Amino acid sequence: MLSPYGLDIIESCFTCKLRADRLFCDLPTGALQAFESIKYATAYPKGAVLFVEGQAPRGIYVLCKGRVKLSICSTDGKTLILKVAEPGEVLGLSATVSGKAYELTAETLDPCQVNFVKREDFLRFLREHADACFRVAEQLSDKYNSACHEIRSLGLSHSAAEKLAKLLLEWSVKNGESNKVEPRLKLALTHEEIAQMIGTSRETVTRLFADLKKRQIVLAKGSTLMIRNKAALKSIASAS
Amino acid sequence: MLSPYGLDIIESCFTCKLRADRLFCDLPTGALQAFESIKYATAYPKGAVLFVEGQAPRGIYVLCKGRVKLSICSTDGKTLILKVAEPGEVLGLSATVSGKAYELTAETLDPCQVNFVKREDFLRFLREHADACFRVAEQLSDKYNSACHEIRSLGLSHSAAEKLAKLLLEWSVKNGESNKVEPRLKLALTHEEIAQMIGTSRETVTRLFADLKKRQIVLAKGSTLMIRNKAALKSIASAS
DNA sequence: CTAGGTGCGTGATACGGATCACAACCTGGT
DNA sequence: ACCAGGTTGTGATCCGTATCACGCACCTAG
Repeated sequence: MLSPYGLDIIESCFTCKLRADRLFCDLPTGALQAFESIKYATAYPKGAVLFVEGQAPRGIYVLCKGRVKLSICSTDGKTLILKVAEPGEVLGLSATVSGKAYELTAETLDPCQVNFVKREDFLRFLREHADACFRVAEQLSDKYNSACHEIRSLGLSHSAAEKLAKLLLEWSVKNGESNKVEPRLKLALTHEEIAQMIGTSRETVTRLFADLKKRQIVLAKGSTLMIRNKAALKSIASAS
Repeated sequence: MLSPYGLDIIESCFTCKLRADRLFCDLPTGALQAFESIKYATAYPKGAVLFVEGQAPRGIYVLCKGRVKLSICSTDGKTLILKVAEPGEVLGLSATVSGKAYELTAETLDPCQVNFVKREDFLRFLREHADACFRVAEQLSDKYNSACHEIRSLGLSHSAAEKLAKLLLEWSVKNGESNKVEPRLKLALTHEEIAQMIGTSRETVTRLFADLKKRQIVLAKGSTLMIRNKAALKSIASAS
């Protein structure tokens, strides 16, 4: 089989092993069959741009493999990373449903496999498959939820330290290490990108990490970070 | 007819004159009939709290009359106002769909009429009425969209002045005065509340207004504000 | 007509973090 | 082995704005 960018393409959703844990993908057979017939399985290299904020919506991108960076950016080039999407997420969904422009920019961080569906096809699909439509509502609720989290973090934090601590704790949860005494996590992003996630400058992130290390709260080994004092980190995260 | 809090209750959605311009309310007859049978028409005084962030979702609140303040607040009491909902909006929708806690707090700013629907009833209704389900997806897309705007404003602005200018311009658009040379708008909120909308302090808002007045960019007459120099305001709003 | 509440105006001060400017890295390519 | 380009570490400086602390105008209730 052709395998561009070193990816094993998942040709059919029916044989996809990951389908069961994915909110949108786990559709009843009828709907899935219809979905199969309108989707285009595509692959992108690292650094590819799926869509840019402001563009008219072409359709949805269901992420099957790889990570995608979702960001918004201001006229003067400042960037804010909203989140890094994981497989199973549907990108460009709200724009496709509402018909308004994409509200953010999606850029691959790894080689990615993506199922693309054209807007008209997708809307028709939704009208014909009520169960899929409900899944879409669930997905959108999820997105709204995480947007609210982002707003809370951006708007209600007093310091950059607080936001960084929150981010590290979130990551440790996502890694399934949160219940361990000393959770570890891989730092897959640069300081610059972390800065863009919490809306601060690169230098500040570097300084904050230096401070956390000095205070023995975290410990870095290459690109893995060990949280040595979870309690202290939590107290920074919810500082008054 | 009983009319609590000085409201004229709209008893039936069928006779509601405003239905046509409302994204969610304008349902086909069948769905609307079903909706009528599960909704409770209720009224609230000014200052009432419909739901609080963190609560398990009881159901949705369709706002028929009055304004509702949507906010999130931190443990130490700091508040961020996300938006002021207008009639036609469905509140608590994403939490009700996803089953997660309400992500924000809804408090009436005026006496309000609200149609409440219990979660189980609403979910059943969605399953049985695909067209309504699609409307829900549209509503959620809208909410997501405005959340993204909020994130952009909070995360990518460099100064409080920029955020205030953006807010004033938005308000002038919503008032339908945006194309006039000197748009007017009613300041229905206190400086404190405006501060909470743009994530700054009350004093800063006061100072910013003073500055705008001194520079002849706006002019206040009681609680109405005239924008005398729209261009200048726009340049502040998109300052580098 | 007062008293107390609520929103507004304004000064002085302090601090966090942006920004600029380099130096010290590390990593992959030739 | 070496150089280039991206990443990280650190100091000095400066600006925006939070915060505290007032006084003042207005409104409503007693």
